[in-house]
Amino acid sequence: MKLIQSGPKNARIVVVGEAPTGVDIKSNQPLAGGTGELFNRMLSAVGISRSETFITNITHVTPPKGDFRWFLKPSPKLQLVTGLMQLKKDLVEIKPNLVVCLGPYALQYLTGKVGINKWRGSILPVTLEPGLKAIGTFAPSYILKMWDYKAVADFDLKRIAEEATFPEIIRPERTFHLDPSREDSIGLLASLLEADWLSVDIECVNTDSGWKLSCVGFSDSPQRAVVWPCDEVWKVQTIKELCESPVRKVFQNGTFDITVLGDEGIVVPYESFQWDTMLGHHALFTECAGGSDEMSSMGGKKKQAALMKGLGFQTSIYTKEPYYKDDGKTWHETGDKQMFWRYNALDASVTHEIRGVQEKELEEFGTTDVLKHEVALIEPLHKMMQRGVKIDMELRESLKADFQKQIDNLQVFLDKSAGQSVNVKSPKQMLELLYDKLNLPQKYNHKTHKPTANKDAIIELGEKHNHPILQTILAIRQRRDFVERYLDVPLDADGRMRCAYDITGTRTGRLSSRQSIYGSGTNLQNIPSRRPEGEAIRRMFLADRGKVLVGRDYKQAEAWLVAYLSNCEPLIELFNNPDRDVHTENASRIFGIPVAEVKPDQRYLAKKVIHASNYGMGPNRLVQIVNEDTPVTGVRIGFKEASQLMEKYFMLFPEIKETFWKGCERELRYSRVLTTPLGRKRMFFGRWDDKLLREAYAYIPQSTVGDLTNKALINCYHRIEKVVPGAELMLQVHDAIYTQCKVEDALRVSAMMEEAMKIPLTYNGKTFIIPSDCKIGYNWGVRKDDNPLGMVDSEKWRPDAATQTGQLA
DNA sequence: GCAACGAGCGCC
DNA sequence: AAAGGGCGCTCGTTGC
Repeated sequence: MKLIQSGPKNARIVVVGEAPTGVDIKSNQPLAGGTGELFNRMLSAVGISRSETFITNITHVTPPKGDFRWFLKPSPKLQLVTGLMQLKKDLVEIKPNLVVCLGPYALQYLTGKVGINKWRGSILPVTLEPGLKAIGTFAPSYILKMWDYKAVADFDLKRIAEEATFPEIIRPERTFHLDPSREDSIGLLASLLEADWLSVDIECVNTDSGWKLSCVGFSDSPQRAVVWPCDEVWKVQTIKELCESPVRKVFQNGTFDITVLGDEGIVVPYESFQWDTMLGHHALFTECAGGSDEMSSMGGKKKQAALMKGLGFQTSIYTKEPYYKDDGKTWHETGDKQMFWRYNALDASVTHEIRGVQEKELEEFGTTDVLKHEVALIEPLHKMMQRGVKIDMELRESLKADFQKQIDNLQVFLDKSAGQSVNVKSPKQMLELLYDKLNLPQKYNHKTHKPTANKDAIIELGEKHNHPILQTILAIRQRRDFVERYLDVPLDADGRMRCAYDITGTRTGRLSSRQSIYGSGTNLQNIPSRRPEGEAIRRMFLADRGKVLVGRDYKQAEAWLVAYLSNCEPLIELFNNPDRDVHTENASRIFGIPVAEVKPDQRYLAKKVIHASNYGMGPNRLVQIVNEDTPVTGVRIGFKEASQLMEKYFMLFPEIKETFWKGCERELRYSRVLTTPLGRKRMFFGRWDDKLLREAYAYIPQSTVGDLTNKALINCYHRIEKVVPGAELMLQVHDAIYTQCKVEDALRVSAMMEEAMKIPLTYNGKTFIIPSDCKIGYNWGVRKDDNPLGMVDSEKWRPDAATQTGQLA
């Protein structure tokens, strides 16, 4: 058999891939072609040259279709066995300091570990030839397909370069005190109270009556941890004493921990909660926002991102502790409590270790203040999450009944028109109905290029074919969504709706929101409001008795940012002149008419054009966005008009492309990092393409507004909630903050919020403050004839409105 | 019967 | 040629 391998037999590093490709065979070189080039570049980036490594594969034949599984099914093939024997022989001969396993099969056959995502980066003993050590990472061919995996493989390569200098496996040494005796606990408690940093990690189980604490681990150095189970009163007391002490603490996703501890009567002082490794990780790698978190049992429905956020992933890049996260699950099967406590202790000491590494890395990357900002958010957000919002149960029920009745009627009509019963939420049935049965011209999703029956498609179809079924489909879908996603949401026992805000939930620094950790409530950042049909849903969110909701949002915040990021004098001047309306002025310029002659439709269009243009949208998308709302606005445009308007806009304000976009691109090309005016940094790992650029254009304004709102939220908390009796933060919706306060304090609180939100931003040497608008009401809906207690502009609001309607009685 | 995924859609 | 970005939730579908 011909061997496809290369490199000196005295190499320190042996690289093992899975099987040669056709290109490898042809060139008689392992890791040839594009994957090889990529790998060479990654190696040289960490100071290793390919020629000093010995490169080989598990097997030396190419499997059909390049699918390695061919060697395994139905039973291991001879080619695999001989390949492994050859590999063992090569390893004996070379005796390298380190074996690098590229891809899951290389890892599995060399170390016995299954799961490249779990075990990559771990320093492992080689089982194929005992006495050697190995590190696994993603195969370069995989990275070529999934480019964001490169960033993670680069971490592993750094470790590979380091570990290749010596042959020993050096593990972190840690001493654990698991369930110490009462006598030993006295000394341990005393010394833990002296810690410079104390890491805390809880283990708990989800029961019908909420989260139940199982044990808590503490660590005062990476080398030591103590675990007390919660099975005796004195142990819980010890845990309580440590948690409630002023010693500064570090958690891993601690908002969850302090909530569960709080439910057990253990109150962690906020001022002692000074570090969170999940937040530290997020301040270093915002990309982790899309990744999974193995701590949480809910959510995680998204596609697995390469850069994960959980402790398992953090451990793999910040420490040399090998993967251990499966221990936390297997103890359940074995009932081995020692194993469970050891797992808890390891979590605690690893958390401590990670904090130390993060401190240096944050300093180096320049985002120490970003972490401080994120830590400062914990307290106000925790308060909001505990508080929740009161729900009008009667209104909720009647809304549900109303929508259900509408759904039923519309469904009867639809079934009759279609000649069969159809489910509007079944993509399959809808494609059949629209494109097969009704034979309408097929519409395609612009992103996936697949046939679609989504809203845009149906609206487009409706423009040419006036089939009554089309509108009905949309109406049913919308109302089913209202019921399923907003009205059927389980509430907490006290009739309140709570959510869980996630500080690490986005790549931009905006918050994300989802159902609470108890499984009740839902995302409170997407409650309907834009459409008249859905606005009523907001009416069920109430201020508490005797109070009003005071909501303040930044006006055109992202557009302000774009004006300054572009250093566009005419736009800046427009925004800063209170006598001029940006959209009217822009409409006047875009349509080439005097300001006084601008009609509402034109102003509206100008507004949409600005929004679309700022972020690299195309005219087609603008058409969709405008025509989607035609039933409400009466405004409709075509492709040609949209193109002309956008062209005009860019001609009027060339700085958007020339300064803002080009500047982004330059910075990105130079360092792959963009920094916002508020100091948040995002490294862009993706492949260099248009999508990357569009993400980049959106990043700075979106991130700045998110951080600005959160800074304002922190201000509101310290200057209002902690000062004005009865005033409380209620909601955060990206560029808006809602508080509630006593009716008589409403205008005062509104003014205080305005001040709290006046946070100066500086860019290009120009300092500016984005203004905000205020609305006040007894419920979250809009004040209308049929909703007199809804929110209204603060200028129009009078405190006596409620007494007239009896809300305060 | 459950898990994972995609489509679709709500918000900013 | 055409193209915003950022989220989370529900259902239907599919695959194990």
